[in-house]
Amino acid sequence: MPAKNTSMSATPARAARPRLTPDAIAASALALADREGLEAVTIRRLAQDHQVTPMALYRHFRDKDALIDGMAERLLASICLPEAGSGPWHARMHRLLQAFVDALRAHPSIAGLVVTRMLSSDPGLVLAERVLALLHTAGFTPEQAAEIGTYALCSLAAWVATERGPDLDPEARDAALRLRKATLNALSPRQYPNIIDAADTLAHGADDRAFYRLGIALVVAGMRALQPGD
Amino acid sequence: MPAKNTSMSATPARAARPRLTPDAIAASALALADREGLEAVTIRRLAQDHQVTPMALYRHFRDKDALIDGMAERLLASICLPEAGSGPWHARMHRLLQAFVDALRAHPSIAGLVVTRMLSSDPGLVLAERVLALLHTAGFTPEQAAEIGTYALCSLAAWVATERGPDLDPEARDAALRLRKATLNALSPRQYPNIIDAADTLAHGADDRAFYRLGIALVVAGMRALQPGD
DNA sequence: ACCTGAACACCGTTCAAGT
DNA sequence: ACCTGAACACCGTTCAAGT
Repeated sequence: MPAKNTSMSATPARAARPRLTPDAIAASALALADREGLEAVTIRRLAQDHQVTPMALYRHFRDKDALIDGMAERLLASICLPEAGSGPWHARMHRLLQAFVDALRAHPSIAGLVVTRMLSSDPGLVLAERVLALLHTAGFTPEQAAEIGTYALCSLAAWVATERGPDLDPEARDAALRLRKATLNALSPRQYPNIIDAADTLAHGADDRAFYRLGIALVVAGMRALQPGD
Repeated sequence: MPAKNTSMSATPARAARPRLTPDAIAASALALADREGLEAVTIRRLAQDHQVTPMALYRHFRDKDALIDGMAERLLASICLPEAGSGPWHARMHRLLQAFVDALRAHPSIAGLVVTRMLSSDPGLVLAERVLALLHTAGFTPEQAAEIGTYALCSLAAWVATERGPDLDPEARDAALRLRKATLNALSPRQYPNIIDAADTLAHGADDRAFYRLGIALVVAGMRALQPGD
């Protein structure tokens, strides 16, 4: 039996099973969540995508929780941290938070994962350290910086998680958006005048980055307002 | 066969199966989540608690998602909204957000549910309307009010969700807290000086309400800072 | 109207082997 | 070291009945 491999050359099958590594698994899990939502991320499904038995994944992750942690870590690692730069602390803070939000927005269906995992991975710690350092130079105590900094990061992550997930085709996306608008507009104008006035915005149609400017601006403005007198 | 009921009187069994209603199911689901965490909330488990077959619950909820929505709605309904009251808008906003946080803090393991469900139930809409109304009197446009208001609510909910869930006995709770502190303190002081300085606060030991004052204060201060010149 | 019972197609995970 | 195969104890949900 001379042919011991179905691939054309003697090199081990490449495209078919390009290595099984924690990073590759987490990456495909992330891509799967982007395509079909977090609930589609399944040990068995992932194994199938890698043409491997479900149990094979357990060599690389203790359990599914560890896999989820890995996804969050990968997401945090994708943040393109800006150079320290110059300028006032709040300008640097704004750029830092902007980078954070930009990275999360690329994967809205798993953005919520980082809310409770900010301090349990290296890239998360690096980001938190930078935020705390800026708050330190602003004059906050370590305790204040800890609360304000983690609040800022958690809140922005939650804000991004608010975005609609995959929804496959853009047609269904539009339909859902219209439905949400119509539902809000159908409310009693007597009881909910302000909601109706803002229905279009509340329905979350715009997902351009201008939309997120206000969230970041709010947080940074709050920090400046609470800044101890220097 | 004269005895057609195992209960003593002719009245239908009371304590044994005190009626099966959507509200009762959602309430027990919420209690279960408080005791054992959200992942313990299961159609089958809930049915068992109500001494009923799993399928019986489907008469009252279309599917599990609807049940989860019901839990979120119940949580929002438990908010004890303050009287409109007097004083500047930001003071009233502070009281409103405080009431919101107080209600969520009673059920930290499901607080995260409201992040994406703020506008899909009546009590959520009532709260949002009040927030928008205050922002309207502050001079914000409906669009600004919508973004700022939903951001404030989502971010505070996410912040509460950061708290540890059930953990059963307080001993395990303490152990987990100590472990988190130790882990942070074991980081490189060269790389993470600010994290180490704030390790105790970051580990989330205090869950008194003073802890949440800062989050609310930050949001309200941010709103005031962004308030259009009046 | 409200609940049951059996069944289906999935889960995460264990254990004992294989190479 | 890395993967397989069969099995276990769970899931949510369907369908067809029961009363």
